[in-house]
Parts: sequence; C-alpha cells; structure tokens
Amino acid sequence: MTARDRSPQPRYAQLGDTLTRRIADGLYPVGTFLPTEVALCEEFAVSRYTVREALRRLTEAGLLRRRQGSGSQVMAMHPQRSFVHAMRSLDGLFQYAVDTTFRIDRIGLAQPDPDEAMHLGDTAGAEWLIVNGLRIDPAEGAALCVSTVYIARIYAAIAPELRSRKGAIYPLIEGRFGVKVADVAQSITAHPMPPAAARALGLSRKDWAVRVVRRYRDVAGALVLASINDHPAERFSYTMHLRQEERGVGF
Amino acid sequence: MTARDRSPQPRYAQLGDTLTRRIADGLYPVGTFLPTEVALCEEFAVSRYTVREALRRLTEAGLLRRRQGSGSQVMAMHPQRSFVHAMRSLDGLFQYAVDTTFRIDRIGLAQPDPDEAMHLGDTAGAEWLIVNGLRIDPAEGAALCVSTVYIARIYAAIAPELRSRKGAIYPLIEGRFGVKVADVAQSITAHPMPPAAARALGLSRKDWAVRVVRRYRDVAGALVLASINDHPAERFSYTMHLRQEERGVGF
DNA sequence: TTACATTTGTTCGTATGTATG
DNA sequence: ACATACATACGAACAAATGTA
Repeated sequence: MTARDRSPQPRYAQLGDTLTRRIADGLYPVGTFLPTEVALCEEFAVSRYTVREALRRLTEAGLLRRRQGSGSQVMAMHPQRSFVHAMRSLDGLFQYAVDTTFRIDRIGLAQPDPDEAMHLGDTAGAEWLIVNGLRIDPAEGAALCVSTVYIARIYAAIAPELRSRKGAIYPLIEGRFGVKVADVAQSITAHPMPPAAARALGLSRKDWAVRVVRRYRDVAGALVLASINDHPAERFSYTMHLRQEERGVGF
Repeated sequence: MTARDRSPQPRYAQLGDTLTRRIADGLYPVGTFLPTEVALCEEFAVSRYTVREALRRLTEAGLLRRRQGSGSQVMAMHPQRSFVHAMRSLDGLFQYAVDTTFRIDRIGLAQPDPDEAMHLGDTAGAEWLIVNGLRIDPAEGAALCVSTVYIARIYAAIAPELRSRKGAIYPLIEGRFGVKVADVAQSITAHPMPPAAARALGLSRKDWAVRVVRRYRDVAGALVLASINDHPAERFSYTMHLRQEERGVGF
C-alpha cells in the first residue's frame, strides 16, 4: 500500500473481509476451492503478499484449509465462535490440589472391581496401581474428599513417591517417566455418599457426594491415570471460566 | 532459500528454534527486548521476511509481544502448556440445552432478593427481567431442571420471544440486540433441593440438587444474563474434555 | 509542544522450492 | 513427466507507532 488510500484498514484485512463475506454469502460454498492466489491478485489488483496475508487470517479463523499443490478449500461458512476454558496448567482442574496433600490409606497392585473398571475403559482387565486415601487441607487439617487413583501398571514404580504427596499426582508421573498428559476428561456427577467414604469423612450416610472422575491420557490416547473423587456435597464447589477465543476474522 | 541447503526445515523455523532456545536459556530474559528485526537479519544473514516469519511463530506461542515502534518484548521463557476445554459453541456448556425447551412459569421485571442478588454482582440493586421455569426434554416430556434466568434490564424487550423457546437463551439476545457474549463463568455446587424446585420436579424434599450458576458477560464485562439451574442430583452429569493446546513453538 | 530517530507494520516485485493431481 | 498451486525467500520502500531529545 503506497499510502494512496486513507482507509484505516490494511489491504489484507479488507480483502479478508471481502472473502469472508463471500464465503458467508455462499459464493464459495463449503467444500469448494477459492480462486488461486494469483487469480485473487489479479481480481483485487494486489500483490501476492497481500493475498496470502488475507488467506492466512481466514485459515486461522478455521474458514479455510490450504494445501500446497492443491488449493484453498472452504471449510466453514462462518468463523465458528469458540469458547475456551483456559487454564495455565491442569492445576486449574482440581481447584484444591495445589495446596493439599494426599493421605494414603491403601495402596497396591490390583484388578479393579467391575464397577470401578467402567471408569478405566478398554484396558480394564489389567492390573492397576490402586491408591486410596483422603485429600487433606493442611491449613485446616480437614479432609476434603475421598480419592481413589488408578495408575497404569507401567508407572507403578511411582508408588513410593506418593506418600503424603503435595499437589496433583500426574506431574510426578510426567517428570519421572517422561510421558506427557495430552488429554483429560472430567465428569461430575452426584450420588449418595458411599458408606466407606462417609466413615472416612466423618459424615452420615444420608449425605450426598459429588463425584469427580478424571481420566488422563497421553498423546497416543493411552490411559495414564484415572481418579475418582467423592466430595461432601455441601462443601463442593467447582467454578470455571470461559472466554471467547480471540480468533475469528478479527479485522 | 535458494535450495542450497538440504535441511528439511525452513529457515524461519530454524531461526525460530534458535530464538526459542535462547529465550529458554535466559539469554533474552523475560521483560527484555529481542534484537531488532534488522539486527537479526544481519546476525543470521537472512532476509527480513524470514526473521518476521520466525518472530510470528514465537508471538503465536506466547513468547513475545511485538509492538510497532517499540520492539519485541520477551513475555515468557517457555511456551506455556495450556490445557483448554474447547467447545464449538457455548452449547457445550449446557450439555442439554440444544434440544430442550424452556417452559416459563413466571416472568417479569423485578428486583432480585438479596440471596439471589449475590449471583448478579455489582449491579444487583437494579431491576432485572426474571424468568422462572422448567427446562424440558421434549422427547421424554420430563423436566430436567428448574431454572431462574436474570436478564439485564436493557434486554428486557426480549421477553415475548422467550415462551417455549428451544435451546439456549443467550443467542436470542445476541441476535436481537447485537451484543456478543465474550465471557462466561460457570460454577457448580450442590444443595438440598429447594422446596419450590422439589415440587416443580415432582421430587421429595430429601433429594439433593446440583446447582449450576452461569454468568454471561459482554466484551465490556457487563453482565448480560445470569442463570441458576437446579438439577436433581441423581440425574445430573457434567462431562468436559480438556486437551493440550497444540501451540507451542511447533516447528 | 514539536521534531526526530528507531522499530515494527504493510506492500510491492521477483524468484525458486515442493507437494498435488 | 508435467502443469498447477501453495510455500519459502530475497530485496526494497514507505507507513505508522513509540520513545526521546
């Protein structure tokens, strides 16, 4: 742009707007290919740099998939608004774990019973390092929840390091074995407090529990660790924050 | 790149690697500024295009903040691992809302009582459009939860469109008034089922409720809508999926 | 306040590499 | 093998924001 126009927007932004509108208007339907870079250069009388910068925006917005030798394929009519629950680390998941300790009651290799096995997925027949205990708030000395953790057999050597471990368990495994947790599924349900948990927490059997189950998987999708946590319902609170991703064709 | 080198990596990727390593090694500490683009061009004997492409990667990885006229400031030593709970839209939040309808029992402008006002934050003294009703699964005809929705006064004109509205309410407001929800906070707690809710859901007062409170804010941070949803505990289930963001300096 | 040097942002032109069909 | 289309890379110039004299 040689300063000939007084528009506040860069040319690639204007061009990006135009192409976004065309896609939204159905001029370039989903699945079809945009004109080639050179063709767009000619149509809009801009350089290839400008065209590429515009197309880059659309690509980042998820509207296009560009492949060398093939072309720019339209993937969506509108930049899908995507809300994300961002956390600096997984510590945000357990909003308690950072400052709490895990007091182990039972630990050992075992096969989970069928009821628990449900949570562990396909490899359920195998043995797991099963750790049972209480998550404690060291400041108050109060028990926060009853936890059962299932650690995949290959990481069972981590057992000695778990005693009175502060914070979450998965970073320990990551550090020791070099795996990376790439994916976590968390589900929250509510149940009457199981008798054993009620005893451990000093509650009556009439109380309810909020159960949080988490499954940690590595890049390959293998289950590294799973945990079942029963919280006294009256003390349970889980807050999450979602903000709209600053993507979109934000010209 | 004039095909002189047989390396599989583009030059900007190699340069990006180098700079990333330097930042990680503390050569460019957090808060300081990287050498200027021209300086990097000279040091690495590459064009400004290559330097800018490399710096773009680092910027996207969150390592740099670049400002015109100022420079490239180091923001972090490492591309922070960031787990995100991604959802194509906010529909993922209420995992039910898409196919359910909202049956309104009471609707009208009012001041929330102090107990409710707590959820609405600073502007609590004002009047809100308060909508009370049941979220219904049309397939089964069953009531899923008791909902109270607080809509900011300026959007109260939306009231007539809410009757037997299918799906979530916030898109309606967005479409009608042109606001965009940019931020949602959700909190999950558990309580004994409030008597009114128990009646509406046909449950006994001994049952528990899982309460989901959501606050929707626009870009300016103003509260657009808040909702309090009481679910029968035994039917409540909330699953979320977090995957590690595929950012980082992914060369 | 103005003026100015610095630094990143935008844009062009050109050439060659490389994956696709 | 070959044309096509995107990817990488260089050089040059001016615009616009920033910080400072």
